[in-house]
Amino acid sequence: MVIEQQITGAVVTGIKTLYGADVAAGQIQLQKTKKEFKGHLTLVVFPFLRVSKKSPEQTAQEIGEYLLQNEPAVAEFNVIKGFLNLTVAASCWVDLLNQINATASYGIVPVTENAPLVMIEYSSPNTNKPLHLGHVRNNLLGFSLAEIMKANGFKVVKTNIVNDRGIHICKSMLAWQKWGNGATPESTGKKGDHLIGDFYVLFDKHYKTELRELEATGLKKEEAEAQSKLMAEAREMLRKWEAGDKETVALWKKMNSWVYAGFDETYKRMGVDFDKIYYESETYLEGKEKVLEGLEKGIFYRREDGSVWADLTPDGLDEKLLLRADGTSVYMTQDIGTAKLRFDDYPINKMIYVVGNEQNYHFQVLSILLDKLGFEFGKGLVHFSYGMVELPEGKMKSREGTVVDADDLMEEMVSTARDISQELGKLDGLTQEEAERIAEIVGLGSLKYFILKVDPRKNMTFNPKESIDFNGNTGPFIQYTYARICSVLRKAEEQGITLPTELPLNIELSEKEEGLVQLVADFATTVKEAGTEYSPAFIANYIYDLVKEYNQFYHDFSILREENETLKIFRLVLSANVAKVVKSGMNLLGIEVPERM
RNA sequence: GGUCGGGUAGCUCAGCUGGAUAGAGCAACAGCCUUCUAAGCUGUGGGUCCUGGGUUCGAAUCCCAGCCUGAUCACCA
Repeated sequence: MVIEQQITGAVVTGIKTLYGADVAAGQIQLQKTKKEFKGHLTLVVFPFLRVSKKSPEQTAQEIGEYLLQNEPAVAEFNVIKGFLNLTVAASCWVDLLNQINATASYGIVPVTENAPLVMIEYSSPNTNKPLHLGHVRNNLLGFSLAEIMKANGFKVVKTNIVNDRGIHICKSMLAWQKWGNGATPESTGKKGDHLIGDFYVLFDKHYKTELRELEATGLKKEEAEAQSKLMAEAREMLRKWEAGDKETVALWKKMNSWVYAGFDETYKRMGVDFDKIYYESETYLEGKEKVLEGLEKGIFYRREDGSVWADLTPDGLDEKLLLRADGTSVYMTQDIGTAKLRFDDYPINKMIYVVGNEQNYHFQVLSILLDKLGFEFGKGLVHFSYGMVELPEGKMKSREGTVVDADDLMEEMVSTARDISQELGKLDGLTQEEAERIAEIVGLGSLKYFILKVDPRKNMTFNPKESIDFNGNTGPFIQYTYARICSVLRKAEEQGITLPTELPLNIELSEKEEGLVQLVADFATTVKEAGTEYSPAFIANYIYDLVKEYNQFYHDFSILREENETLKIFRLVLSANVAKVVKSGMNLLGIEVPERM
C-alpha cells in the first residue's frame, strides 16, 4: 500500500518531467498485475496518450525507463500494449513484511476516545417462535458488520429490538392456555422458544380447522375470518394485555421469559451478542408523542377521522399513516419511538438497521420522517438490506413448518464436522473436550462462512438435503490452512527457532513469496472497503484468495526443511503473518479459527 | 402499473468506482501422501457475462430500451 503510494507519486512527477503535464494522483490507475504477466503492479498508460502524443507502447516504455532510474522501488519493467508492468524490488517486500509483522493488529484501526458512534440494530426477533435460517443470516451479518465498523475505528453499539407484543404473541399464549396442560420447558425438556413456537403453530392449525368448518356452512373466506371465535379470543387477549390485565400480563411475562432463555442459548452458540436490548412493549407508545409533536409543527396532518398522516408525495413517495383514528400507533410510529429512546440513550452519529429487503420501503420512509423530526442520524441512516434465504422449493413458511431451524442447523453442522474429523483421523491424541471444541468451531465456521461469503443483497438458496461443504471455498478450508500454519510454527518453536522482529532486507524472494506479502498487505484496504461498503463478503472473499495463494506456496515450497537459514526464517515470518491476518479477518466475520483440526 | 434489487459455467458464487485471454468452488474425469496436517495441491472439459442499441482506444462493468425474476407499494409487524 505504501509502495503503491510511492510509485504513484513517482509516476506523477515522471509525467510532469517527460511530458510537462500535471496529473492528479487519483487519475493514475495502478492495479495489481494479472497473474499471467510478470510484475507486481501495472500502470495503465492509455489515459496519458493525450499528453505524451505517442503510441501506448512508446509511452509505457518511456515512463518505465523513468521509473527505473528515479524510483528505487521499481526494479524491472515490461511493456505489453498499453500496460506497463512494474516489478517491485524484493527488499521493498521484505520491508513491507517487517512493517506488517511489527503491527500486532495489522489492518485494524484502533477506536479512539472521540470516534463517531455507530449503532447497529440487528436480529430483532418475534417472541412467538424460535430463530430460523433467515434470522441466522441477519445475526451473522449484523455481528460481522459491527466487527467491521469497529475495525474501521468506529465506536459501536449493538442493539436488538425485540418484538415482544402483538397479536402473534397472543396466539401462542391462547393456544398454551387452551391446549398446553401447563407445559413448561422443564416439564417437556424443550427449549422455551421452541415450546412457544409449537403453540403458535398449534393455534394456526386449530384456526384453519375452524375456518374450514365455517366455510363448509357456506360462508365466504372473509366472513369466516370475521366470525372466527379463536381469532376473537386472541384479539380480546391483546386488548386485555394493552389494558394491563394482571393475569394476561403475568402469563405474557412467563412465556416471554421462556423464549428469552431459549434465544440466549441460540445467540450464545452462534457467538453473537448485544450491548443494549430494547423491547417493543416499552417503546411502542413512545413514538406517539413525537408524531404529535410533528403534527404541531405542521410536518404531519390530521384527517377528518382523526388519523395522523405524513405526506411524502413531494419526496416521490406516498402518504403514510402514523396514528390510527383511535390514536393507536402503527409499525412506523414504533420505529420513531425506538429511535427517540436510542437517541436519548446514546450520542448516535450513524444508525444502521440490519433488516431484510422486504422492508426497503419502510426504511426509505423512516429516514425521511426521522429527518423531518430533527433526528441528526435520520437522513444518513443506513438500511443494511439483505436478501431472503430461500429453500429450493421457495420461501420458508413458519406456519407450514418448512423453516430451517437455527438450533437444528447449528447442531447438524457441528455433528457433520465431528464426523468428518473422525473419518479423517484428525482427532487422534486429543481429549474429548478439545475434539468437541474443534467440531464446534469448524461446524459453525462452515455455516457462517457459507452465509457471509455471498453478497448480502442477493437472495440465496439453501438446500437442506445437500449439506454445506467442508471443501473448497468454505470456512473449514480457511480454518484448515490456519491450523496448518500453526502446526508449522509449533514445530519451529519445538526446534528452538525464535522469530526475529525484523528481517534483513537482502533476501532473494520468489514471485510467489512476493505476491503473498502483497496480498497480506491488502488486508488493510480490504477492511476499509468492507467498512465503507458494509460488506462482510469482501472480507470473506479476500481471505479465501489469500488462503488459496498460501496453500499453493505451502505445497510448492519447504519452510522448515529450507536449508537457507535466512529464507527459512522469512518463510516462517511470512506464514505467521498470513495466519495473523487470516485470524483477524475471520474474527471480523465472527468465525473462530482452531490451532489444530 | 409505480419504486427498488437481482440475472455471469450444469449448480453455488467472485469480478461491476470501465482495462490485458471473464475467475473460484461444487459436480465429472485424470494425477500427487516413506518428506512441514491430502479438510490440501495439479491438470482436463465446461461461457451468446439475459437481449438489442449507444458512449469509448477499450464494456460483464457506464447510459437507453426491452425480457425474466424477487421484494414492496396495508389503519400487519
